Amino acid sequence: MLNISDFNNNLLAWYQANKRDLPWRRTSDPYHIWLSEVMLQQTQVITVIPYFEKFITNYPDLDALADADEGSLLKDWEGLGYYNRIRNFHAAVKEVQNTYDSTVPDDPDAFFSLKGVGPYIGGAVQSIAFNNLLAAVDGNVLRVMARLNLDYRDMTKASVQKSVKQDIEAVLPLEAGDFNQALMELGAVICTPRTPKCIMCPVQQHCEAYKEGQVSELPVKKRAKSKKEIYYNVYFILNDKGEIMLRKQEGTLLGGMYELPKYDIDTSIETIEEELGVPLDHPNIHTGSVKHVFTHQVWYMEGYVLYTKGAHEDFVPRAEVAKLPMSRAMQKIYRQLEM
DNA sequence: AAATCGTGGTC
DNA sequence: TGACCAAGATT
Repeated sequence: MLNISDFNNNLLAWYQANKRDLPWRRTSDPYHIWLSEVMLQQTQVITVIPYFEKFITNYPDLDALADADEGSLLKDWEGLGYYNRIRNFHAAVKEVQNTYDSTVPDDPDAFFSLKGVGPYIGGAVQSIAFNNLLAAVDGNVLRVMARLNLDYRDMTKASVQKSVKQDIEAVLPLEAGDFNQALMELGAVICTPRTPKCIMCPVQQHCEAYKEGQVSELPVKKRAKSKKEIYYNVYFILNDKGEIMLRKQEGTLLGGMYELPKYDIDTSIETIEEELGVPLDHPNIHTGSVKHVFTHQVWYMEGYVLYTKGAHEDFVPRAEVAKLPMSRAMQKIYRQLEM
C-alpha cells in the first residue's frame, strides 16, 4: 500500500457511500451482531437474511435464546447447514447468561473463550459491537489482501491467515468496525473472485496485482479434495398406527437432526431387523432415488417402504414429522413418501 | 496441519 | 456437469 491513511480514507468513504441496508446493520445490540456473524459463517448474505429475521423475532434477546430448547433452535436453523453452529452458539449464550450476567463481554479474551468464537467472529463482533481494535479476516478480506499486496501464499493455510490478520491490525484505524466491514464489502461487491470490477475500485491505485496484471491469478488456494461417494438405502418403516420410524442423528455430520433409518446398500433386511429389534415386511416398494452433495461427501439414496407390527421407541406420528428438524438431504427423500 | 462440517448458486 | 464459492470453527 502506498499510503495507509490515503487507503483507509478512500475505502471508508466508498463504504459509507455504498452501504447496503442489511438487517444486522440496523442494530447495535451485540447479541444480534454476534448472531448474524454466526449465521454468516460460510453462508451468503442473501441466504442469511430470512433466518436472521426469524431468530430475532423468536429469540429477541440473549436470555430468550439461552432459555430456548435445542430442538426448537435446530428447527428454526433447519436448511441453513453447519448445524453445530447453533448448538455452539446456544452453549456460548448460556455461558454469557451464567457468567457475564447476560451481557456479551466487551473484552476480546473473555469473548474468544466462548464456544464457536474463532479468529473471524471474535474480531468481527468485538470491532463492530464494541469498536475494539481487532481485524475480521474472512474469505473476502483474504482475497482483497492477496491482490493488494501481490501475495502468492496459499490463503487456505491457517498460518498465512494469521499473518494477514496481523498485517491488517498494524494499520487498523480507530473506526475498526467500519473498516472491517468496508474491507469485506469491497471483496463482496468489487474485488470478486471472478471478473472483479477493478474500474470501480476505490483503492485501485494501491493494488499491486492490478499494477502487474495479476488480479485474476490471485488469491492462490490449494484445490479441494474430491468427495467421497456413499450409497444408502433409506427406509420408510411404517406401523399400523399411522406412525413412521424417525431417529435423531448422532455424530458430527447432521448431529441433532432427525433421519429415516439408513443403511449401507449391502446391509440385509435381516441385519436391520436384528439391529432394530422389530420384524420387517418388505413389499419391495421403491419410492425413488436422491443425490445429495455435501462439502466432502455425496450421498446416493434409494428409498424403500417397509411395514412392521413390532414396537419401537422411535416411532413418530406422521403428522408430527414436520415439527422435527430434518436436514435437506433427508427432506429430499422424505418428500417421496407424500407423492 | 489437514480433515470435517451443509446448502444453494454460478459458470 | 463438476468445481468453486459464501462475513469459518473445531478437532
